[in-house]
Amino acid sequence: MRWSRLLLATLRDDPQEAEIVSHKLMVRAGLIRKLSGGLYTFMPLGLRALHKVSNIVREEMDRAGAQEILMPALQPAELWERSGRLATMGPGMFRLKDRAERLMTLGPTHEEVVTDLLAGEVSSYRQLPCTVYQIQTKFRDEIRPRFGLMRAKEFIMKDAYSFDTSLEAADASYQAMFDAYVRIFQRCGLDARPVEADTGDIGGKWSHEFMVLADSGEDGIIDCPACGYAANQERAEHADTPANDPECPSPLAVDTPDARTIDDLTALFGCPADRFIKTLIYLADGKPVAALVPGDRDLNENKFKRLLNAKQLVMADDTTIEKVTGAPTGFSGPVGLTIPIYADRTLHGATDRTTGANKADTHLTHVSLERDASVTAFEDLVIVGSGDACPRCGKPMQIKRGIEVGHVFKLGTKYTESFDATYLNDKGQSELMVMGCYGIGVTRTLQAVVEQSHDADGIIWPISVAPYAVSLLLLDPKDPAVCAVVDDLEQTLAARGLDVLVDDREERPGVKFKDADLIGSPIRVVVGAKGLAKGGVEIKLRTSKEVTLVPVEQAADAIAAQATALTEALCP
RNA sequence: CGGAGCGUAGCGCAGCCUGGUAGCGCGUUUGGUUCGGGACCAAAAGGUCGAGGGUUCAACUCCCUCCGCUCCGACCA
Repeated sequence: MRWSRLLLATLRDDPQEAEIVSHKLMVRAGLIRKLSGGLYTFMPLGLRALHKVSNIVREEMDRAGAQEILMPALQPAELWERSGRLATMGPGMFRLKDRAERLMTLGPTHEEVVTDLLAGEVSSYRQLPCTVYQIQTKFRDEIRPRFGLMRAKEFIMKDAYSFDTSLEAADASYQAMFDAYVRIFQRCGLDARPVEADTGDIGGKWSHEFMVLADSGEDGIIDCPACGYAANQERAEHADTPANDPECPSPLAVDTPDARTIDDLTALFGCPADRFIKTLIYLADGKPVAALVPGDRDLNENKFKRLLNAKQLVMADDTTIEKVTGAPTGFSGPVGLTIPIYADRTLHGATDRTTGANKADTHLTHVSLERDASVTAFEDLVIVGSGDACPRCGKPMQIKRGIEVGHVFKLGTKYTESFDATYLNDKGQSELMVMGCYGIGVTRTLQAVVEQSHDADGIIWPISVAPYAVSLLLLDPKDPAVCAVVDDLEQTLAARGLDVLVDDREERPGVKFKDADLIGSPIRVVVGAKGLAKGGVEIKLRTSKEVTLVPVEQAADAIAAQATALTEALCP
């Protein structure tokens, strides 16, 4: 391809719309253009890179035995009523009505459609296992789209769904997808790592997210350097590390007018936040329960909900709190409470703490939790942070940021029950299929590559996803001898299957060098009168400062050899 | 949805407080000088100043309403 014919304009300035480096670079390098918030057009260069990612995904899905299908993005809302997700995912879905006033949705994901499909197609155990996938545009009415392709209203996702005859067989399908994901991200040149994850609204029992470490990531990842345990902060656990507090005298009521928050109390008592116990009153499916966490910690509502096995968990309103504790909000405490009380593990053995007294404007000091209150259970309740003990090995863990590029779930029979997706086993009995689902944010993955691979000058594409493997700079477009070398090289390289972008513009060399760095082709080849006079063309890798001068007749071989080496370095 | 900010040429911005009919840089076009890391000189094209309404002799500027965008928060595969 000749740059002079490409619809490609690079920008010198960072776009005002962009916040993170990958977004800035993708706009500056002419890969994407914004239509409106969370909606982007892929320009020729960006689309080429996107196709490369899609093809890697497709190859690895096929290799793992999954079959490609394509389901409609437009779906009847009725399907979502059957699974109950019209309510739970409700506001996040785009809805519209057809002319018959039938409620439709633009699919944010396809569990419903695919389960309904397979329920009809599969009738015998002989047809199982079966994994299908698609690469398709998804729609989510994001509350706040941001970071370009990272969180968009419309995005491309690869979603796969496995159907099996048993939990064990489903585990094998899950593992096959997990392994395919490892390969996919490796081939994209991404440093992505699997972490244990929460299942969210999709439901199900177990899941892993594939995270690309990046400071701009929207998710917190808890990581244990000692043993390798890694989990999304939403789910991360911590070890039982009982407090080692000394004995203390009996509880003492203290006047604390208007001191409702931990900040108020630390100011009033002049001691650190962890000496207080926060008592949070929740309604779990309508029934009041209390959660106790150290004053400097936050409750992880996901974990609490899972522990209680509750469908719905909300913070109690002021009226309920007053009814349950006998005191206004801000003065709740465990002592004397009759509702179930769950305390975080770190409060095991906690003594001499300060808590609300369940009486207006009053707190209790010298509270020894197990002596003075009846705690139902000590469990893992807090949002885990840096320094907490690893649940596997007990060593301190770290917190990092990550971009979620893939997510694999074991769903069990959650959806097959809703859609009555059964098959006949070898004894002629009807059984529910066991499902798994597996997503990769294709557009997000592309941006994650840029986020992880760039420098001050621009993008550094791994060759596997580069729009063009080679940027061929024609420095003297008016010099017939130079042009002849470029024409020849372009053809030879194309014949060897390499994507070449020839910068044939009437620009000064400096402009071409800058743009070549910006758009980030892994191999840069410079052909100019000066270079030819010195004996050849110059080959340079985007990742290196080193320039190699190669005689014209050996150039194609040398370039192809570099391309092969770069490709092989990415192959698992 | 709550808080904050912004909307002026393709892109990045100034002008607005203190009303007088729009400017800078980049990019684009033409000519010239240049030519190995975003050149210089000269000329030129390009703007319903987000939209609607109001105040005024006069509105980019002041007031009201709406729309869009960005950031923080809540929310989220």
